[in-house]
Amino acid sequence: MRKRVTIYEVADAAGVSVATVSRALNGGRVAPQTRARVLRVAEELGFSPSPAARVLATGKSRAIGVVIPDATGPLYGRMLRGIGLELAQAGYTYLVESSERDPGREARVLRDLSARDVEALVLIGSGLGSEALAEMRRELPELVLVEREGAALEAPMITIDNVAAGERATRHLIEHGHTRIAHVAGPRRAGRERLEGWRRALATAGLEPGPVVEGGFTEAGGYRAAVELAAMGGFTAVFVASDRMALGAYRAFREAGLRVGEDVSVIGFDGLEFGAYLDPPLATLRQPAQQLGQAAARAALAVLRGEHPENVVLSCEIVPRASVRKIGGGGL
Amino acid sequence: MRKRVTIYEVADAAGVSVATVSRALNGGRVAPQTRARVLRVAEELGFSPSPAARVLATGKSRAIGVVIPDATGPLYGRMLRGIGLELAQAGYTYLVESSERDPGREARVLRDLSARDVEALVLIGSGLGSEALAEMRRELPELVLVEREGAALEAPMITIDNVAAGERATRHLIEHGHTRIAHVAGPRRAGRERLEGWRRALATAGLEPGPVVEGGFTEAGGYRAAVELAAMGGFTAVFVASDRMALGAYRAFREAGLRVGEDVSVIGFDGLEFGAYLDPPLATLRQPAQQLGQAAARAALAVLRGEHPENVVLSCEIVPRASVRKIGGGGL
DNA sequence: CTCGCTCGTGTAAGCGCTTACATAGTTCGG
DNA sequence: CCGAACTATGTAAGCGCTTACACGAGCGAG
Repeated sequence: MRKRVTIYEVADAAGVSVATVSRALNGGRVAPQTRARVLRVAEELGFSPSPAARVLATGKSRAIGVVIPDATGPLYGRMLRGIGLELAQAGYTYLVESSERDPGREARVLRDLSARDVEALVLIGSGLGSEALAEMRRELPELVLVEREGAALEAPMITIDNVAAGERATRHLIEHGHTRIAHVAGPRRAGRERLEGWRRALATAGLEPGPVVEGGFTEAGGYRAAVELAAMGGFTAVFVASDRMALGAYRAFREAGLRVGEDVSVIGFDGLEFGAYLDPPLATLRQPAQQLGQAAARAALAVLRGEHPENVVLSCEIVPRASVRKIGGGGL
Repeated sequence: MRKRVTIYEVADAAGVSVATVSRALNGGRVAPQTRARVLRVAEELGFSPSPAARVLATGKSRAIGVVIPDATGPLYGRMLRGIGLELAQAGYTYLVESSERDPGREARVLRDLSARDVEALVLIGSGLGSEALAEMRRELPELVLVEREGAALEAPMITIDNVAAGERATRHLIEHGHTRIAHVAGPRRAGRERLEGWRRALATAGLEPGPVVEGGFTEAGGYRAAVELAAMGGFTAVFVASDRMALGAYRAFREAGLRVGEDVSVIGFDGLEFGAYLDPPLATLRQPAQQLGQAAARAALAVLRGEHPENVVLSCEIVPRASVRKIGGGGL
């Protein structure tokens, strides 16, 4: 913190009182010429108001806290971008913390953030139990839930339609003639819902559900799951609940002597950039991450205005690619 | 912001003055029993000090600002983790902003962050010109530079030894019998230094430099660069300055009918997780991202203590994988 | 014993803003 | 031409902390 130029110096230089400077700066009632003069002087002096003083005086920090599960995920980066964009328009900023997918740490991070003067908290893909959250609820500021459950928390929820997207992904495989379709599932809400979508698509098409293995949303988990699947056989296509797991599955299938896109069709989920460069390019469902972030920010701002914004459900766009091929018969 | 419990209420409840409460909380001179009582009462009341008031009173925010080039990069996520870890130990926190690799936006972000009461600013991989930065220097708080140039800025610099790492990568290829080695280069300081390392390794081995094409550190850029290289021919191995570009190169080579690890050896840079799952697994140099972050945070704290920390140069670890193969002769 | 310390605590003055309230100057209907 | 109703601005009281300074009590040295 360099030497601060305070509102007093601006007031002196402009020949008015600090109250007038404050009003000129914040859109209060001031004579147009006075405002112009104050603004010019402030500019000349390089005045920039002390956020701390402002927070103290107004009781509002114009900042919200965001908790993400993992600082290294590109999806979260995009959500943050969306949040930042939306918030900036309202003159708000945000503080991020990562829970590292550790519920204990998440609770700490929540407390920490709310002790830091944030007006609202956006929880993204949080893994904290709803009971635990409910319990902390009253010591926390306003909440907005992104991609996490919490119907009982009476906080706006922003989600993507995982069920529909899972169904869409599976239908894509079905449309390509596959009838024996496996699933590499993910954990938590998102994983369960995508699984449900897979189930529904199969049911709708009158197909028997194929094998399901859990992969924890990581490359390593996807690899292990696909190794297992490959050993079991009985499918010609697989819906993998995340692109990262799909990457692991690619390797597992390769090692099992199965050519993705030939012997086995694969569709992932998320729409991460690397998918387009794989061999074969990975079909996937693109998550509207940035829009999710924007919607979350909008909801947070609405809550702060005292409104009760509706829940938002966004849908994913399918990205067809060569990893899914029309089946000619055959299979495993 | 829920109803605040202030220091006054704690003072009342504990039967002491606010000064005593403040001292008890911050390690001032207080009788041990008084301190114990104050702490207990504060705990009972759920007191948590207002950071705004504290900042206003002390003039120090215990927060530093961090500017990253891109919110979606896993490497930056790791650096932030390192920064957070180190800072937490000193009771500091940090605010992040992403410049989106836009110098204009970077300048805005810097101003914005410094207007937000940060005591220091850590610039990671910043693309802002040194002159521009020097010009803003005086309106900014203390600076720490990570992976960016700025020798003239008299700010501690934390970098990885790109030259050595580039040399190591190239030597790895040479050790596998390659003599005609191309390079897909990256932009900015990091790109130039890795290129320099490549050059040196070749010079040391008495080899002619192969073709060099710039790829902008993205998958798409790496793809384009490799398409170009494949058309030119004249090499059996290529050092690609980033894993993401290497991914693009994989596809380009594939499309050109070249098998990576057979017809052409590839070594990347960064050590991103996905590399292990590619076909063939991508040899690379692992960046000590988290350590970089920790070192940066340590440097920032040191500067705030009025010290003049030395520059830190970290080195990368080589990760040998199947994308680099012993050459049997042949080549293109 | 008394003087001068040290210790523990309290008093009060800010830190840089915002804003309710007061005041002086204008404007205008009747 | 007077008072009501504005308008533009100033005065001052906080917001919740920290901290310099003051003060009384207890204590060892002379």
